[in-house]
Amino acid sequence: MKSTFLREMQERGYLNQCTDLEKLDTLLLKKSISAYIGFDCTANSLHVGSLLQIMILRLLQKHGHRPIVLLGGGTTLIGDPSGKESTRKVLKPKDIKKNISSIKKLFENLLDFKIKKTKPVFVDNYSWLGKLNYINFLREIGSQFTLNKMLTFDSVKLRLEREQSLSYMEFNYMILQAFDFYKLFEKENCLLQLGGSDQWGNIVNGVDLIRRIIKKDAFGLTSPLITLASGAKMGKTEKGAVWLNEKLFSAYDYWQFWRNTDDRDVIKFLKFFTELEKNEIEKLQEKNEINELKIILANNATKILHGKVKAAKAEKTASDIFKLGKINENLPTKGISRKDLEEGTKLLELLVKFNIMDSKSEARRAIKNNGIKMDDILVSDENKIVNISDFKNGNIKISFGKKKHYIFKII
RNA sequence: GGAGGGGUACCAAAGCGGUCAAAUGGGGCGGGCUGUAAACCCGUUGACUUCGGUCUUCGAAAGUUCGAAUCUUUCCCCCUCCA
Repeated sequence: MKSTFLREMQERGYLNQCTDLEKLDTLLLKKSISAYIGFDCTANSLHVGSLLQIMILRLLQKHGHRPIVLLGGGTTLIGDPSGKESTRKVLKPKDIKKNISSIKKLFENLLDFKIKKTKPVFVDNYSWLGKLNYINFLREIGSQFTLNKMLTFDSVKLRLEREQSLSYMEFNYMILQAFDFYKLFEKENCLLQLGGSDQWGNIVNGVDLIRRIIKKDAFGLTSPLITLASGAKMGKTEKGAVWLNEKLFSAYDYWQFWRNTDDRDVIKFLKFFTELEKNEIEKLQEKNEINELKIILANNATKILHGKVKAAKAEKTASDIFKLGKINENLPTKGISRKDLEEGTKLLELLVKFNIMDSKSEARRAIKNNGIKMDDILVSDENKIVNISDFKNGNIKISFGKKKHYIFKII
């Protein structure tokens, strides 16, 4: 492979399947292109599951190409059936709008807006899908698709085989995505669509559509599905989904997420989720200090999303807690009123009130299983009452397990 | 359209009148070991509780019974085979 972009894609393991690798390679060697990735707007933030796609967009910029971020305001109204066992809930247009603007904000720190040539473009496919005329669309676009072929796509086939209902609405999803590519090809001269391997079918449809109607070459490229050594799905932690939005998932938790990577996944993740060069990673690998590697991974990954300052702060917080056992103000802080403390409040109630536990029973169980500590002292009395005398210097650290720590402050 | 099988907790799956808040496995959570890893071991896994219990839960509703996840009726949904 001659083009720097594809070469690095390969080195990092981002490459899964391409509609025509050789031709694309030649093209990329000759000129700078625009490429797009579509993001679903079902939530108000993306999560680590989309991170690989974002890394690819960054890589695209690095090698002088222009990323187009498609926020699927139109397609999210329909719902992609790929990889879904059942119909997902349909969102209200108003919510999708909100999601789009909040996801857009995420990208502001993730992509480079300074260089004119590679300045990212944001598009919302609602702007064209929302205006479609049904009859015209069927005649121009619908005529290009045969049912015979559509029925062979995995996303459709699986649902039919399992006799799980697939609505006509969802069935149209792939046509809409193909149409998106066609539109972007026309409007933005977008020659390449990127995506996860589950998007292969949808992407190929777009490439075909462009060839049929415009008689020109467009390309599709997918990245592999990320598999964890443990076999679990990536992105689940004790705190739930790993969101990229800091309000939903703090920089410290994000850092911890990477720090807790399975040994067997560390090298892969360094390639996937940091921008360290290949030889740097190899050098690090030789040193064979797995825990150091995890810290490097955490620092670099956090830096990309939350910036240098927050990454360093997260590292410091972690080392304070785990190495020194010290309180650090970067831990989640809960404010408790002086009045409540003067009266004395049950620990059980505090744990539930501040969302550390879901129910009192769960909190009771945690205490019974030696899971709750106050300032590192094990709580053994499940009816413990917390009052002012427990607070030293106006605060107290309450820990659940070894990794979840909260600072309670008197307010 | 015909015949049969089934819906049980986060998932899979047992239970088929009381001893069932429901076996077992997976997952989750906590503890131990360790390296904030993996593996392994232990505990725990509906809610509330003054720790005596109380309340809600086995597809939905109605019923039989002192007593129902278990029996009856109706309804809804899924699966397999035949046409």
